[in-house]
Amino acid sequence: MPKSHPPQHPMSPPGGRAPARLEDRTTWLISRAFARSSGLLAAAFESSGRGLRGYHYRLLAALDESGPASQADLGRATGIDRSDVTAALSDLESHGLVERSVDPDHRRRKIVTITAPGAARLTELDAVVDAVQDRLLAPLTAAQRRQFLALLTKLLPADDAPPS
Amino acid sequence: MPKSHPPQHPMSPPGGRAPARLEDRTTWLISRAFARSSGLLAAAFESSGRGLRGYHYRLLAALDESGPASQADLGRATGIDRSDVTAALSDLESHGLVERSVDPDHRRRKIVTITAPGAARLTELDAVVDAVQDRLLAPLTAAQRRQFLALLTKLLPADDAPPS
DNA sequence: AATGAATGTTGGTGCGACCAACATAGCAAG
DNA sequence: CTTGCTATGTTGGTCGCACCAACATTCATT
Repeated sequence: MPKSHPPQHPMSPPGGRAPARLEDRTTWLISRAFARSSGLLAAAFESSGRGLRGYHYRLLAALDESGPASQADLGRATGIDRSDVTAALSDLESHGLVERSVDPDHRRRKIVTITAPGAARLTELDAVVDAVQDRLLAPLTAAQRRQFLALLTKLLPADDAPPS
Repeated sequence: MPKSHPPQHPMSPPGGRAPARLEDRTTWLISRAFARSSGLLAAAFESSGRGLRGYHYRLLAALDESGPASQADLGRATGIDRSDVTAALSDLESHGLVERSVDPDHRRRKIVTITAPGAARLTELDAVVDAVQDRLLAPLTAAQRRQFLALLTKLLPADDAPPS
């Protein structure tokens, strides 16, 4: 396998800025890390998810964590668009993993509840996600994992995204 | 804004494993961080990218960094599938930002070279990406950014995927 | 000479994210 | 009360990214 060309930098930008180095761009690294994470997750869900995908897992996890909620609240909590929440919940409901009931106070609103089979499936998916996570974070020590997690958390300040 | 229901955990999993907490799952956080990064990038490319997208930026950056390369090598360096490399390069070539020439040693292979306009466009896109990156990393201090970068780099071990 | 591997290309699939439009329900202000 | 305004759920569509299958072409190996 020819190593093609050695790194060459014929033009150093005069603006004083460092040249475009892919490896130094955090945006790029995040994309790559997500691609890896997402790829592993997709493969795991494909083989062990029994037809469920990332959206389903997120919704089940949110329901298990915070209890019954409306679809709009679910969407805000998980970062999933309303329309996608609707579609994913229909999948889950058709498999008996969640239940939708009209909110008596707001008849337009629907309260979504996770069922016992839904919680069981969530536990299964948790194992899948944990396995993927272990593979993904394998190069890091435990302390580094904590650091990484802490930094990631700081990156996501707004759960409910105040507009201005 | 009704806080809906307080966190309730009616069933503690008997396996001894902690309950599914979204906020603690690094896979989840990476996904969210990427969603944010990707969303900002997409918006920036939409408004200031002049028709180019992430794939184009990656390819231009790889070409600028390592010099002319074959499409297969480009794909391996950027993590883009061969077929997508072909399509994206066709876009770039039609705009005169790269040039494709047949490798005289391997007539099946094509050597891709970035043009002067291509390098200029890359500089423009660099500014766009930098701006996005600054917004994304705003919550972190300089030291934290370095840490974050170092950890991310460790997460991505195989650039060229040693075959076995 | 035959086999296999690599390359570029075409075409298709799936997931995630996002947007537009709509009907319905509730709320607030006139 | 009636008129907006907002929120909610639903339908339907678009886009970008990642991935796979198949094929013809070219090279390297046996």
